Amino acid sequence: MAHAHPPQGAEPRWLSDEERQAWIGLVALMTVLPPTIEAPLRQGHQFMLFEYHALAMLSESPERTLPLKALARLTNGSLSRLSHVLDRLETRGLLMRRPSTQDGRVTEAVLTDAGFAALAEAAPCHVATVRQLVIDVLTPDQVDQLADITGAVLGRLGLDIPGADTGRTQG
Amino acid sequence: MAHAHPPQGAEPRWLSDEERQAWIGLVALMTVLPPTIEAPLRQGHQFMLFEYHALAMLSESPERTLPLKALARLTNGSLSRLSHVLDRLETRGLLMRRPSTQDGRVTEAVLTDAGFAALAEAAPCHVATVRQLVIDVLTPDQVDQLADITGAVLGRLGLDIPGADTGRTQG
DNA sequence: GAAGATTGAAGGGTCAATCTTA
DNA sequence: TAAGATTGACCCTTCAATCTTC
Repeated sequence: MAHAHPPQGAEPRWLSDEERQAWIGLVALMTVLPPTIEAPLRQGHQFMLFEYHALAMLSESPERTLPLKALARLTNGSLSRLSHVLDRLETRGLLMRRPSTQDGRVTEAVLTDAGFAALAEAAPCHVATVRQLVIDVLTPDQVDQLADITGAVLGRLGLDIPGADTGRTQG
Repeated sequence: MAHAHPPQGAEPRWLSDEERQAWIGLVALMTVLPPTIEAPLRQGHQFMLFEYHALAMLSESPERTLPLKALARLTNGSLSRLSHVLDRLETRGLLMRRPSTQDGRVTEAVLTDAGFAALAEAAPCHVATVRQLVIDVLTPDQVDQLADITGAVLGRLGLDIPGADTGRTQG
């Protein structure tokens, strides 16, 4: 194929067979894995993956509390998406919203006892799924490689690499 | 945390630090990468990633034609999703639908010349994005590792590994 | 009855506009 | 004016029901 495209100078660098294989595989993974990982969580615990992660992030935070902005960063979601999701979780009694006492613009999400209990009940199911479908399918070397690879790509995207704790400022 | 969960026998095997790092990274990647890869395709060519892939699969098929069932498998989408998407693409004149002459139940999607041209125009933009955000961020070794890792996980999910051509039957 | 495909309703995410407080 | 957050409309995907052909 001969392509012509203004912003591109000349002929683009197409992917090699190896590169193509990696990219096609990654696309397939990104398409299929999320709904598959989510299925047991939905059926057994009425949680979407994003909801579960939001609750998980809260559970690991001081006072089980986080400003929405911080929670949005940790879950890689938009503030708008988070707000909609918190509506649902709040209705279910799994968390509460309250204005920050320090800054009136800030809303804090607080995990309730019921929310913590629901999360604790769902966690073993979720971890088992992650092991079955991903972690236990890989060698320990591959697990490390995957961490490096995701870290490199996320770094390119300018994201904080989650888990690589280099000392976060509070809030 | 002490968890109790009926279907689980005893204490689940939680993730080690390395495993957790890999999993968190993968989740972040699956959340952030698709919309980021898609953005230039949407803005410059009015294509969603899924639409682009559907057209790409058609363009590489004999007669630029595929039964919807086959196209659904290649794009890792449901038949329902594909049907909705093809409605849009057909409206734009990028492909046609026609009943198979061999089996009246089968509908074939055929890429039009306009569809092929639109795809050819979008391809350099898309490849450049994939390189910038993923491939060129990784070492050649990492590219191979990524192919192996995605292959392993997809295999666990029972999917044909795309690109690993082991001789497909026609259609 | 099974396979391939279509349809329409329901639910979630995105985007732009808006609101409030600093 | 900017930052944090909310809202509602629009679009896409999913799911179940349906249709046609084998």
